[in-house]
Amino acid sequence: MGSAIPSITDAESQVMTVLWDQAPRSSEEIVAALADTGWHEKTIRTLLNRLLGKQAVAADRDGRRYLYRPLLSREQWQSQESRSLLDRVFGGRVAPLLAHFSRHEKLSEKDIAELRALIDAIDRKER
Amino acid sequence: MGSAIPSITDAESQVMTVLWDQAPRSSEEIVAALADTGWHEKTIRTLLNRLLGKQAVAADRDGRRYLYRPLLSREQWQSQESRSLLDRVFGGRVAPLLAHFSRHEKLSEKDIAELRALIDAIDRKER
DNA sequence: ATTTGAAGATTACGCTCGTAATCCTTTGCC
DNA sequence: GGCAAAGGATTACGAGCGTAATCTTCAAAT
Repeated sequence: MGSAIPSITDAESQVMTVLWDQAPRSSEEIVAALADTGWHEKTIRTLLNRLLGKQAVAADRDGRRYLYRPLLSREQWQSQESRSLLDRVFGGRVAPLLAHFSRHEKLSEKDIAELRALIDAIDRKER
Repeated sequence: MGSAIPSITDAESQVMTVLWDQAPRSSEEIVAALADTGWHEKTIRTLLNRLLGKQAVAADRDGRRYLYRPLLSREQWQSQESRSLLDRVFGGRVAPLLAHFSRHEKLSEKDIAELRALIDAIDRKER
């Protein structure tokens, strides 16, 4: 039985983002990096502990403190969240999702060019 | 002050789906349509009441019972959820989302053709 | 008129989440 | 060697959620 992919909450994901940007980091550094959230230091420590419990991060002792690093990767997390949206909201199919964006999101020309390039790349890769 | 867009939970969205497929419907019909969930009838009634409280559905009296119909549209809900994913997980940009799918989801040729058609359509509309 | 039964309304209950406060421990300082 | 401070661990607490059970009401049947 391996480790199931931990599902993390919104607040937790903001802590993960700090570690995805750079790791390992001490809690003090993490707190500093999250100054703009207005969260209390205690709050952030709680979130770190919950992430430890979920095995989304690991803590390595460094003298009297810990250095934290992510176990769950940003890619894994993006996958989970994307798949969840796809399944819950769009019946598991990608095209309706993009169709939705095409109707309701403003896509820049750059976006469109990027999408087209992506599709070409996918197409080439697939065959 | 208009009505803010109600945010509904996962379980609630399954009830909404029944009404999006067809409305208006009595609670009895809704319960029947959700038989595959294994939910107790009481559970479904609770969800209906919560949706009423959130003004995501309306109930019109019909004799001794109510007929329910959606106030929140499926499109509105899909918009909310998509935007939420985009902002929370992909920094608000569409291309990284599709890039993600290109790497991690298996897209069929049909998918790809569909996407290409969509992009062409978007492109034509945009300019 | 009394009972019963269906539909809806109210209340419940344990869990997770956001948001901390409090408690404990280890270590440097005087 | 005793004490304060930093860091971590434990506990808290209300709101929302999944999941119902209980209570109320009104109409239909007897």
